[in-house]
Amino acid sequence: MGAVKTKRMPRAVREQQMLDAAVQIFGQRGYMAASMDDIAELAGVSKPLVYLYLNSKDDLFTACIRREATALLAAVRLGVVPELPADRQLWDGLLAFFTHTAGHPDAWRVLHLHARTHGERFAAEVTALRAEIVAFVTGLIAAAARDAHRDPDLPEREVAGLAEALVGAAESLAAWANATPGVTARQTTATLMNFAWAGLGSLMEGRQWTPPPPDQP
Amino acid sequence: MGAVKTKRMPRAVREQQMLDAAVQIFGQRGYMAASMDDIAELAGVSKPLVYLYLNSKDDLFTACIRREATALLAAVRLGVVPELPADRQLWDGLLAFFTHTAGHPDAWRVLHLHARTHGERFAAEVTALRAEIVAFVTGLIAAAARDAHRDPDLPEREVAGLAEALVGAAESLAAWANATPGVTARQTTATLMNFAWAGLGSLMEGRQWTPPPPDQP
Amino acid sequence: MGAVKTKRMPRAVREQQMLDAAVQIFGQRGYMAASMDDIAELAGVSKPLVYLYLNSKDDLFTACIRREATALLAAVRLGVVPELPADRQLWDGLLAFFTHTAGHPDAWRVLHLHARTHGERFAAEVTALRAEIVAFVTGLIAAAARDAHRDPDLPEREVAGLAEALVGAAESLAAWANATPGVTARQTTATLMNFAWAGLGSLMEGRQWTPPPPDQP
Amino acid sequence: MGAVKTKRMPRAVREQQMLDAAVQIFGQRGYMAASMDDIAELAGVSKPLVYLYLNSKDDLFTACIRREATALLAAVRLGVVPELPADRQLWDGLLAFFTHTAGHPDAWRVLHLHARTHGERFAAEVTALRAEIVAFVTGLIAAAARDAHRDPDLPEREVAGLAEALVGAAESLAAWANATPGVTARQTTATLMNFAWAGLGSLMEGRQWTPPPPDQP
DNA sequence: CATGAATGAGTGTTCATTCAT
DNA sequence: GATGAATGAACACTCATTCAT
Repeated sequence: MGAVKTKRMPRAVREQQMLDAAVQIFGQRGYMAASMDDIAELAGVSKPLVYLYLNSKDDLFTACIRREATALLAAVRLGVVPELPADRQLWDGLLAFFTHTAGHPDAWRVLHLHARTHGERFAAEVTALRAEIVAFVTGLIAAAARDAHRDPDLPEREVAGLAEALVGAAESLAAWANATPGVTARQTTATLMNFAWAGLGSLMEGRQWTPPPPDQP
Repeated sequence: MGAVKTKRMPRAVREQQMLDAAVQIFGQRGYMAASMDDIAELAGVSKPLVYLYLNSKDDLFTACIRREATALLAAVRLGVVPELPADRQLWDGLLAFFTHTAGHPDAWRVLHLHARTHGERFAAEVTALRAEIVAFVTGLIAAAARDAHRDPDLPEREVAGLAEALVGAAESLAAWANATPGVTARQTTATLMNFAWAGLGSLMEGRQWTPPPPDQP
Repeated sequence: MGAVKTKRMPRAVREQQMLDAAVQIFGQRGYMAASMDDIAELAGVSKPLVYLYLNSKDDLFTACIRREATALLAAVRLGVVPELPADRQLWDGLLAFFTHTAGHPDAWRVLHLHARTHGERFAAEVTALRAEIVAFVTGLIAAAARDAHRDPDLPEREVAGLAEALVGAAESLAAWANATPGVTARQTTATLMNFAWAGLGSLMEGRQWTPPPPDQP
Repeated sequence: MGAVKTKRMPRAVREQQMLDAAVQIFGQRGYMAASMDDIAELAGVSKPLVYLYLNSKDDLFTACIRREATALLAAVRLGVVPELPADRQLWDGLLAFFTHTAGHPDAWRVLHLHARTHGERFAAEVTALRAEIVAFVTGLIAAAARDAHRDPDLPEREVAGLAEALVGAAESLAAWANATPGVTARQTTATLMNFAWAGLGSLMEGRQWTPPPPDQP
């Protein structure tokens, strides 16, 4: 399945081939278990060339993360139309998200699983991506609250927690959907939308669940 | 900072020390990046002893997973009283879950992050744990639906998806809470309860979010 | 198949059990591949006891060699009656030899294969055994020559070479017979006796064979 | 004493250097006692290069056996002229054999001692070599019998036993000659030829030897 | 531009050997 | 007398990385 061995390609193209191979191997085996030999072979180039272009395993992994994070973010942004209502924006964003992760499972494994597992340097790259998505969702929740003329001072911390939970659920569902054959991105999106929106909506009509008091020893 | 070097301990005790060290190192570095040398050193024993008692890195990792999965499940079961109403059971279960993961962050990383990343053999161990939790949550959702005299035939597939989303959200929140200083287990539980319960509750009063039709090209 | 675990046996008996186990393991696996753990387990004792009685792997191996060399030599001596004619003595000696090696294949492997393969110290033990056997055979050949009133001054060096060849053939045949099912000691003895005594040349009417001159460059 | 450290040699050359070193170390120490570190050092290369070219200790040993078996067989074949009479062929073959084993004592130890001691996989390689030599000798014995117009139906089994004994004697003598200083290949050949062709019985006027009846208990 | 040749440093694993009880 | 507990030292093998060409 490796790239056809063609000679004399421009550097930019060769680099993309290497990144393609690297994402595939990293995604399937993880950072440590992936070997530069295998990546070079899959990319159809010699190992020294990989080092010439990408410097080190570390840098190669970073480049993978950056490329895939950028691509995922772009896909989500492209799917959303800011003029539409908040709920529609959320739907479109989630659909774009699940569609992209379903189309690039190795990339998603790199971002979701492996990048967070090997040192702060890599985790930080992903954290940035995640922060942007959480911010986007946070904005939508706040907007929705405003639209509903409800509780305009919903505490920030609470909103952050809700956004976090929503994004977390989305991430988990993406992995689950990739591992479960026969689940479409639309289905996954619908499940999460129902779960999230109905929940948030009822929140804004004032019904709320009251925790029991802590145990008194 | 490893265990104080005490000599001549009975096997059972030494084994627990080794597992403690292994969970810590595996949790922080991942399976591949963890070295048996480091684990042995942290446990305060020589490497051959680790092999004598735990056989191999593979078996050691499996033993970690099993011990921590069992402990987590026990903690959740201990926190729940089956006679109480479904919502209270869910609260108690989540609180026990977040309390345990907050108290054993490395163990949680092993189960949530690393065990799923290195071969089916390990993943299967965690899948069993997860399946039990999802089943528990699924039961609660169904029970709640019954209690509300609502929609007693809520489609199974839908319930499974919801449970999956809820558990996914919980897992993600556990990792997030561990990485975010100053968040208590109670707060995390409250956030997720609000998110989940209000959402599910409004579902059961029939309000539902309707997806837009697919794009027509 | 290990010895039954009986407690409190006199030292001499325990030692023999250990040597039995050691000969079996050494014979089947060779010196280096044999592990003290396996020997101790097969002997039904704890490892420290093996060290207490036999000191080291080296010494244990030496003890095996000595015991088996002594036993083999004793068997051959017991089979021979010095008053009988030389050819009958040779027959009886060979028969005793092949009978013993067939009955103790592991011991024979230790002596023939493994002892010569691991350092001069061990090889020397076997060389002593072999020297005794070669001397015995040399004596028989000389005696036979005398009995036949033939060539009484057959050069010593020549006799030594012949004895060496005969013993070498016997050693090889012992290994071959052990590895070939259905061959009895009597058959092996007969083959070698015919070969040695009659010779191939007798097939050709007793003509002696004369070597060609060396190549003249 | 190792090869002079020359850098950047073509692969084929390096491989031969490694095999040279491996034969030497394996021959002197045996398979298990030989360490890849020592072989690499003697070959004047780093250990990873040995693995890159020869894959594993197992494969390295196999490669040694194959190379040396092929070389020994080639030497014997080169020494024999099929048009000459059978006895002359045997002489030439034995001389070539002893000359080669004397010139490559480590190789002979690998083939004769170590290859037969470590697992069927290795033993099989040598068995093939041996089978070819035994077949060659068997053919010569049969041819000699035919030439002499004698006993043309000498039973096959008997011929096989004789050939086995002859080859066994040759193998043992090769080891003995290598361990005994001052013995030339010609002398060894002459001894064995006399032994085999004339036989000890010719000393005694061609009398055939008759085995005594088994003991009656 | 591209690569065959080469390695330092580390991995998991095993084994002969010894105490303390 | 006998053993469970423990280890120093080594081994086969791998990998990220770099020159010389």
